[in-house]
Parts: sequence; C-alpha cells; structure tokens
Amino acid sequence: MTLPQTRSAETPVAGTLALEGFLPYRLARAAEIISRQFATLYRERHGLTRPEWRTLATIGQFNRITATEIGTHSSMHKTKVSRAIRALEERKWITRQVDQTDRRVEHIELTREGRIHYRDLVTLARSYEARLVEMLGETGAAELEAGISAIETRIERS
Amino acid sequence: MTLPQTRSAETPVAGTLALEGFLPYRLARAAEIISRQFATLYRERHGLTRPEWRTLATIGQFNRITATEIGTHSSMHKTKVSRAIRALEERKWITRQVDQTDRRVEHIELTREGRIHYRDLVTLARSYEARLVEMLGETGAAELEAGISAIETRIERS
DNA sequence: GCATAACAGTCGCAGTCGCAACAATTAAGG
DNA sequence: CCTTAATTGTTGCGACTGCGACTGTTATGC
Repeated sequence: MTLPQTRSAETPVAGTLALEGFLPYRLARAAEIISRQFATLYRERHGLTRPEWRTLATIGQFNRITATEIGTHSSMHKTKVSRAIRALEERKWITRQVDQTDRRVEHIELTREGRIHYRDLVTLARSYEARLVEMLGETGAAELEAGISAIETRIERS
Repeated sequence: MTLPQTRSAETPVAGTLALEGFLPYRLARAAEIISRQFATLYRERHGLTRPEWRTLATIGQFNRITATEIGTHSSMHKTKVSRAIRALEERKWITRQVDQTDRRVEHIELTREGRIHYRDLVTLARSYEARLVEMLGETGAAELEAGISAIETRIERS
C-alpha cells in the first residue's frame, strides 16, 4: 500500500479541501499506522487486544490498581476496562480483591503468570519504540514528540 | 478530564513501562482527542459519522470518483466506504452512475445539495484546523506536521 | 472462444464499541 | 438517623467494524 495520492487521472478541484493535507486526518492516519503495527506484535505474541494491552500495561505499571484508575490512566472507557479486566482474569493473568473499607472498589494485581507476560510485553514495547525512533530518525521522532506534547498540554479534552 | 498522571497514591514500579510516555500510546491518544473534537463539529452540524465525513470530503475533492478510489485516498476499508456511500446516497447528497465501458465501476458525484454541505464542511474543516494550529502554536504545529511527515514517508504500512 | 483469474462493490456474520441503565455501596446534608 | 446524591463496576442494547464470501463483470492465457 502506498501513500494516498492525488489521483493520476484527475486534478483536484478548486475550492476544495485536500484531505491528505488536513492535519486531523494526517494525525489520525499516522496514529492508526503505528497502532496497527505495534498491535500486530502483541497480538501475535500474546493474543492480546488493544484494550487488554493497555489494561495490562497499566496494571503492571502500578502493581496494584483499581478499574477506575486504569481507565483514567489509559484513556479508556470504563466498559472497555471492565471487559479487558474480565478477559485477563479468565486467563489468570490478574486477580482482584474487594477493598474491605470500601466494597465498591476492587484492587487488581498481576499473578505470577501475568507478571511473566507483562515483562515480555515491556521488552516488546521498548524494542518497538526504539525501532520506531530509528525509522523516524532522531529529528523526526523529537519533532513528533514535541508536537504530541503540544496537544497534551494545550488542548482541552471533551 | 486531566492528563493521565502518575497516581498520587503510589509510585511507579521499577522495571515497568510508563504508558503515558510510550510514543505509540501518546500518538494514539493525541489523534483521538483531535479526531473527537473535530468529529463533534461535523456531527452536530451535519449529522455525519467519521466514515461519512471522509467519504464526502474525498468526493468533493475530486468531483467524480469511484468507491475504490475513495477507499485508497481516505485510507478506509471498502466496506466502510460502501456503507458511507449508501448513507450519503439516501440523503441525496450524492449520485452514482455505472461506467458504461466497465459496468463493475460506479462514478460518484455530489448533488447540488451535497455540494452545499460539502462547501460548508470545507469551511468548518479549515476553521478547525486554523484553531488547532493556533492552540498548538506555530512551533508546535510545525513540529507535529514534521513528525507526521516522517511517519508518512518512513514507515511502511501493513 | 473458453476457462480461469482478477476486480468492483455488497452483504452476512461475529466481534467490538460506547451509551444508558443498573445494583451495590458509600457520602452528604439536614 | 434517614433520605438523597455520588461512586464503582457490570450489563443490555443498538450501532459500527472488518473479514470472508458472494454477485456481476472484465481481463488473461491457452
């Protein structure tokens, strides 16, 4: 697959918008390319979906955490988190225990097996990120990070 | 909603990956924020979904185009395009006519009504993009574009 | 000319998504 | 207390998604 090009057959029409130059489209497309590429790795290697990967990454990062906190930290809707947690629990990669002082809350931790997979995922993630930076070049990667930082700090979320 | 923070309650654990610093995650998140923000505009104003917006934008850009070309240009799966085309046709924003020399192919054009909405969408898109660049600052926006360009030119798509 | 492959677009289906509603529990206000 | 509001996590549901199979058509190779 190649970059979306202006069709060879016809010329763009005046008074129009060039989709391939429109920043939100380009950003969405770039993110999707990277996301899919990385997802292929953890899907093939661990059989995880994207929500499951994010959930596992968050649990591993904090060792003991609640579902709501996972959602906040990984920018996922609570139903996505809930379903990912259930899937990871069924694989016996995590356990939950109800908080005794507030029984609405469940604390989630990795099992021994979960920790093994998490460590491997961290390695996978680091190596993919390194490969990505290498492909983009130091300059390109730095610019991308700076641009993303601008979004993170300057855009108010809906 | 605020940026995902390291939880105040606990400190990150050693040997882990910080999701909030992981480039693919940050990129996906940034794209989603922008995408949602812009989608709110065209959804509220024209009642379009994301695939419909991309499809309409592509048809308007080329004036006369086929479904396959729309998919290539807008990076969308052919079923997504097919369904978006049907929805736009039901609104009478587009028409299709079968190519007489190759009857597999359909040429799609905007109707008068479709063109009216398209022009408004172009204005909406340009003003959102301008607002976005303003929020990011000239530097931030330029860096973001450069980073995206690096992805577009250096990453081979799956 | 005929069989086979390639291609355009559609559709059925199973999986995923987010919203709204929900049960269970705790917090807040009088 | 006791009522009402807020919070945590789950679930039902309708909408959306991509895959593979399909129809109809054109291109290719013998």
